Amino acid sequence: MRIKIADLFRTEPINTEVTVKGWVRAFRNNQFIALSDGSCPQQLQVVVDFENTDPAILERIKYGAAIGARGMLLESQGKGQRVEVKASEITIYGDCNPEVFPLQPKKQSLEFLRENAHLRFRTNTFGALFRLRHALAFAIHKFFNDRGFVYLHTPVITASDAEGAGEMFRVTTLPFEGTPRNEQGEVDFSQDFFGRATNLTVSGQLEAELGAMALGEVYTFGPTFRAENSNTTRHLAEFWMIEPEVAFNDLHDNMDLAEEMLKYVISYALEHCADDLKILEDRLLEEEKSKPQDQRSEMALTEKLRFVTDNAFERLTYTEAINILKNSNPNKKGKFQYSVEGWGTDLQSEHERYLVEKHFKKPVILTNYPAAIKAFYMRQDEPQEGVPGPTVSAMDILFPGIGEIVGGSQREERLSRLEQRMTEMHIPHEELYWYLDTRRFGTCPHAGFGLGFERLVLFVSGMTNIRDVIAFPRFPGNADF
RNA sequence: GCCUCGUUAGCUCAGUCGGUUAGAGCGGCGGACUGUUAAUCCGUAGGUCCAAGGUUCAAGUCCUUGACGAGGCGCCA
Repeated sequence: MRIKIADLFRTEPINTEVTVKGWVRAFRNNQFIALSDGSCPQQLQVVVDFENTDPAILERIKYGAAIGARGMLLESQGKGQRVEVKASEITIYGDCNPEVFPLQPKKQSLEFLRENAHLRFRTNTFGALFRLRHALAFAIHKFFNDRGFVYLHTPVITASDAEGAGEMFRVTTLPFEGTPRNEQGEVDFSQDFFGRATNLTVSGQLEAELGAMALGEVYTFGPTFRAENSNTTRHLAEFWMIEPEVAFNDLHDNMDLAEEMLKYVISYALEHCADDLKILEDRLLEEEKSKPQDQRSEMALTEKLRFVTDNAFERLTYTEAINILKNSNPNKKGKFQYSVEGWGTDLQSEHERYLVEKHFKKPVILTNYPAAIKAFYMRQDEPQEGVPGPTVSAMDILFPGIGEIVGGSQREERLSRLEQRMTEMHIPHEELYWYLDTRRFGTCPHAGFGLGFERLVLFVSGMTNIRDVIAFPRFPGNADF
């Protein structure tokens, strides 16, 4: 019966016989195996009596090989570890030929590991990262479960293409050769699997709203697909999104919920993943050594995370943000690539970064954006003095280094206002009859948001490319593994 | 999609003004050592210089086109 290395370190008393199984991370001095089984970032030192071990076995203890070891757990004679296993028996499960195994017992670049994503789990960095990713996912479920939310599974395949959240991937079983056509020469989707054109979901929000209108508090946590030709360190074609939706919440409740959730899951990671975070913090420190002084982060990773959990997010309206940006030094000196034109246009990412990283130096929640640059379902605000045009009860949470991590709003619950907005934005009413029904039958104020899970992992892990925080990233031109 | 930079040994990279024999560290392999911690020491092998075309007496080096990668921008979570 094998014991996991994490449990062994935690519970197993000295001078007991144990069996451990894992992968060789180093074999030093023909004598010391550093063994990892993925249960924790620490490796177990297995000591081999090389003078009394079959040379044919010794020969096969190579970096990457899968082995088992049985022996006494003893206090370590060496310095680097508290305990070690003195092996009386070594079993080789899987050989690993170092001449062809792509990984090497040395620092490897993230780019190289990305091209070998099937093997990168075996590195310290990605081991830590995927344990952290798991803990964050678990913490999200725990947060919502503890507050009485219902986890709602919204469909991955959807017929609605009216959400306007981005380009969609078509789902079809129609043949490419001899595709059925109607009299107008268009593809005849009535002959397709679902009898109509379908796509992969870009958001579960509209369906989540239906659930919230009866269950009160729901959230989704599932894969989301965007066929945008986005080539950045913050975008994926397939990513995981969390979308809570709460009946009777207004914009402020919504902000409170989002801020509380972010702080909760980050605290959870700090508490439960200290060792893994240490590995990621050290990695980041090492990476930043090669950068010029002024591009290095001011805080170490865990310090930065604590700063986020310990301080209130800055909340301000879009209109206030525009005023700050207009009067900012970089804008006056023409340092922005896009100067701040005035009220009504969307903020460029350099503007968001200035607010978050230079001006406030903490997470920022921007609210009440111009209606013209936001989605149709956001609640229309009453006109306000000093605000030049119509706004909606939207909120975006901006994080340093990541940009937008949350986008949400109070929803437009008034049928006539919603219909009027849909007409203005040329969104067909018939197709979304089921959505409009929520406003016809027992409508109520409600609010929700979308959290990009990989962006959260990116922030908490200190990684810099979103393709490194999901096991098998999908992006334009790449669907490997 | 646009902009910038890059592609040289298994990995990370150097390669001067275009000049004859393309280098280093790590990794691999062989050996030594045997309480190591990225072990150490000695030795050794390893190259379609991304591809195609062009300029030139001569191209890793210059030019053109393409592929791929990284970063930035746009779209957004």
